[in-house]
Amino acid sequence: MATSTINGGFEKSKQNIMHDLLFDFISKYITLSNAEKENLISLNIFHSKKKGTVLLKQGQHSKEGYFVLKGCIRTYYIINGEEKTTAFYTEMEGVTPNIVTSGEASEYFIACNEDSIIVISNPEMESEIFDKFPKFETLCRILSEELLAKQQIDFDQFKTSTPEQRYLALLKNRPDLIQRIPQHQLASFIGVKPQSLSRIRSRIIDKKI
Amino acid sequence: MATSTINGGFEKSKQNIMHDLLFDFISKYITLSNAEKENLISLNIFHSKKKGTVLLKQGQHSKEGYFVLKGCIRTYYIINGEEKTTAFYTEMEGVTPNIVTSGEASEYFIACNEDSIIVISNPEMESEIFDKFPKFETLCRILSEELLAKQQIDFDQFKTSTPEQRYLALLKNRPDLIQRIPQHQLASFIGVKPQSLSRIRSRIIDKKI
DNA sequence: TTCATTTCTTCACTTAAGTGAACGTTTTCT
DNA sequence: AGAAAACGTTCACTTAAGTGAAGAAATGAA
Repeated sequence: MATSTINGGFEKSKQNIMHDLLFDFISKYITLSNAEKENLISLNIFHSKKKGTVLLKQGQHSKEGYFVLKGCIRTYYIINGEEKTTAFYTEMEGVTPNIVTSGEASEYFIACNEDSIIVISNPEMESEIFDKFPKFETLCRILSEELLAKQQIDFDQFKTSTPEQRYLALLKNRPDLIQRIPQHQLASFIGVKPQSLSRIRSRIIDKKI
Repeated sequence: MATSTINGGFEKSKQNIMHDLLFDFISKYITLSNAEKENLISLNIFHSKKKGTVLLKQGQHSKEGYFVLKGCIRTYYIINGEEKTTAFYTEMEGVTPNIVTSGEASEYFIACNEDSIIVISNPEMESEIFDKFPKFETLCRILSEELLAKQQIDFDQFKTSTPEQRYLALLKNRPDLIQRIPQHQLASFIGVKPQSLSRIRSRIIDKKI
């Protein structure tokens, strides 16, 4: 595979699929000309990463933003040697760590939970794009407003519910996560130990029968 | 008090103090000319509200934003007849409910926890100001970025700590809240019943001795 | 394929939070 | 000032989560 080393490890046809995925997503917010699309592609922002790859380490200052085209990434803290998972990002979701605005070192890790294809951006690219195509700034503003609203709702929902309710909500709203995420990570995400999630699951099954 | 009925219930001298509070706050981000200040004041955005006043009700569609100059407001849900407090906003903090962007009815209540002086804005005012003084849009963008970052950190901290740790963190980071907020609201805020907060407090005292 | 590691579940026991009630204190309202 | 409501703490009891350990199942690497 000659091209595999050139662009993060995936071939031309797969790249095209990824381009379309990204452009379909963007088209929900703004309209791009072919020239603009070409320009985006020319920035080489598409990266293929193996499961387990750590994108950002605690204490690191990297100012990258991550947007998942395919696969799943996860943010987690390590507190007293224990992993605490705080978020999962799957297809068409992304994170821009606070570091970018605050300049502080990252408090958490970001790693690939599956083999993933990710758009990785950095502030230089962004200002380059913003200069050439101001409509990208609009896109970013809208996305960040959406994110803030979603974040608010998630936080309130977390605060106002029990671990069992959180698991049931996940089952209802994000059944894909139940399938693709290891139980112990889901447990941490819901705010309990793996043993407790096991009990929650068996409680739920008991109630259903 | 002749003026008290004209502008939400406080007199000229107090108004001036409030204006200065707001302008001092804004000056941390952008510089305002006297003309701009006059223009802001002329919008009559300063409101004095009594403790207990409900600013936003669950199910309501009001698109107002609230910024606290003095006092304290609080957001809460009522779930199964029970209040669940999710946030407090004190001096120089504010909320813009999601409704503004989403158009959905509010899921929660906002009420004054103390006699408060609040800047209440609405989208019409904002676009008026944005048109006249574009730098206000910069102010809003910066504030919303700051808010998003703060929100993220708060959420992660909540998820990765126990009720007792949350109370200790509050004691360290927001001792003012411990003093001015009723225990049962603090309990709800850290995710436990009032009885449990009572126990947490006595546990902490026991450890200190 | 086989061996090792990780993951998930179960169990017994401990610790902390939920529940319902009682009681004294503070706040609020008239 | 006095009555009523709201508040904070304590108690006994219940329920759920944490802990440490053990074992089965699934996963991954050599």
